[in-house]
Amino acid sequence: MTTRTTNKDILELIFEIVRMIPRGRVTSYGAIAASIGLRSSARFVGWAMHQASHYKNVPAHRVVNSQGLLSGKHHFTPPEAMQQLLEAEGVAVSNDKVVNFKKLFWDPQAEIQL
DNA sequence: CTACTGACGATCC
DNA sequence: GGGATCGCCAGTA
Repeated sequence: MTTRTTNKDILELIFEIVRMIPRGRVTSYGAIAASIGLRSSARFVGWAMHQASHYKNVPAHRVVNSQGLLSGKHHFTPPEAMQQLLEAEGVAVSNDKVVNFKKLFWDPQAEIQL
């Protein structure tokens, strides 16, 4: 491993944050990345979410991109599951996009403050 | 070690 | 507003 295994800590931290997302709320990859100090490495969060599928109790469906688009829905099974889950929590989704995403946006930095 | 890819983001045009 | 490019970090070939 050329990684020195710091990634695992960050990965768990990301999962912890995702689990903290309240029902009926959503957040973005970049917001999570920023909250863990990576700031501009939203891709890393996307990669982490991919690993999240391998984990349990990680509501990745509450994580969308900065546009509020369900960018990861294609990775769900079935892809429509993401929208179904969001709507079931009270998050309106239209055209694969979160309605009022700006209002429903949950900022990890403001809520965590460990 | 280099190159490409990926659930992204911001910037440039 | 939309397409294209770079940057970001880690993983895989």
